Amino acid sequence: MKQHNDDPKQRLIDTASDLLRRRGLNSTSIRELAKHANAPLGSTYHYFPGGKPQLIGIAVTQTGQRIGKLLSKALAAGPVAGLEAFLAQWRSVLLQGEFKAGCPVIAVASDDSSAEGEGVPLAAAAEVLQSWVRLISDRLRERGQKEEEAMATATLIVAAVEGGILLCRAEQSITPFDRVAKLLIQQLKQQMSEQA
Amino acid sequence: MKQHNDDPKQRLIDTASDLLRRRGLNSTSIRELAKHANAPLGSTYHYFPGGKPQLIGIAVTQTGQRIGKLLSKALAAGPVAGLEAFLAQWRSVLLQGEFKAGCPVIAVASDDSSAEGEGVPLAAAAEVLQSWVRLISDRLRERGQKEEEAMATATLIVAAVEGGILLCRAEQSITPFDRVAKLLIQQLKQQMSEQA
DNA sequence: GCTAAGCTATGACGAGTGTCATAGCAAGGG
DNA sequence: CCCTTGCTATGACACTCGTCATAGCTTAGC
Repeated sequence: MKQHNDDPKQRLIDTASDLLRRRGLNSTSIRELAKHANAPLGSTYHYFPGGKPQLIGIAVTQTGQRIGKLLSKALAAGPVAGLEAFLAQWRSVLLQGEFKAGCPVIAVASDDSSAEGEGVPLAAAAEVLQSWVRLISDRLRERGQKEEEAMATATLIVAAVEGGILLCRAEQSITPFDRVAKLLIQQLKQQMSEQA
Repeated sequence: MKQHNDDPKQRLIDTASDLLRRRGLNSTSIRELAKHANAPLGSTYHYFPGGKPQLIGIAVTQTGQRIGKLLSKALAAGPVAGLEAFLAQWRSVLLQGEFKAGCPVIAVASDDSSAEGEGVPLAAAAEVLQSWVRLISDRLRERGQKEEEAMATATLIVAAVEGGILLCRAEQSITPFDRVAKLLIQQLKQQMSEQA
C-alpha cells in the first residue's frame, strides 16, 4: 500500500510541519526540508510547483485537519472531554519536543512574509484556527450557549492554548501551559453546570 | 536635550521593536533595520558589538519594560482596571498596524534561531512575559487570591492576550481579540466579587 | 591649531536563500 | 523492442544574510 513512508510527497509535507514547529517559517528552508525528508531538492518543485508557499500552506492545512479530527471525535463525548483532549494533545507536543516544538499554525501567523504569493500560508493558518473555534463553539451551542457566547468561549480557548504554548517555548517549562489548562477546564465545567 | 529622535542608538532599538512586530525575527535584517532607522549599517556594530542578538534582546526588554510600566500604573487602580489598560494597549497596536503588527515578544518566542548566542533574545522574551505575569498576580494576591490561583489567572490572561493577537494577525480582524477581551474582563470581575 | 576619540562610509567575506532548467534515469505500455 | 512518462540529479541564477575590517570624517579638549 502507498503509505506515509514511501510517498515522498507526503514525507515532504510531514517534514514541513515538523520543521515549522521547531524553527519557524523563515528559518525553514527548502533545502533543509528536503534533506530531512530524504527527498531530492529537485523533487520539491516537481511535487509542489507553487514552491514554498504552496508546500507550507498544505502542511498547515493538513496539520490543522489532523488535529481538527482528533478534536471533533473527542468533542462527541462533550465539550469538557473535547477540551481535555485538545489540551492533552498540545501538552504532549510540548513535552516530546522539549519546548522547542510549538504549533505550525502559530509559526506562520507570527512570521510576516508579506511577499508575493505569501498570503497563501497565512490564509491557511487563519482557516485552521477558525475551524477549531467553530468545532468547539458548535458543540457549546448544542449545550445551550448562545451564538456569541459560544464563539467567545471557543475563541478564548484557542487563543489561550496557543498563547500558553508560546509561554512554554519562551521559558522552557510546562508550567504556564498547565496553569492555563487547569483554569480553562475549571471555567468550562462551571459554565456547563450553570447551563444544566 | 538628547531625545529619542537624535540618538541613533535609541532609534535603532525602536526600529528593531517595530520591525519585529511586523515582520518577525528572521525576516528582520540588520540592513533593513538600519535603513528604516536612518542609521548607517556600520553603526549597528559600533553601538551593538554583540550583533543582532544583542540588539534584538535589548529591543525586547525595552518594549517589555515600557508595557510593564503602563500595566503597573493601571494596576494601581485595581486588577480590573489593569487588565483593561493592558487590553486597550494591545487593541490599539493591532488596529494601528492594521493587523500586520503584533508583539515583539511573540515574534522572538515563535522563531527558533537556536544558533549560537541566540539564547539571548529568547531569554529576554521569557523574562518579559514572566514580569507581566508577576505584575498581575501580585496585585491579585493583594486582593486575597492564593499564590497558585493568582499565578494561574495571571498566566491565563497573558497567554490569552498573546494568543488573541495571533488570531487577529491570521484572520486580519479585531473580532477574536474583542471576544477574548470581553470574556477575560467578565471572568476577572466575577472573581473579584467572589473575593469581596 | 592639533590631537584624540567617536562615529560613518564602503566594501568585502562566506554562507545561505528560493527558484528553476536541463540532462539523466527507471519503469511501464505499445 | 522502443518510447513515453514520471521522477531524480546536478548545478546554476541572482539574490540576501550577519559580520567585520579599514579608511575616512567630524568634533571636542587642550
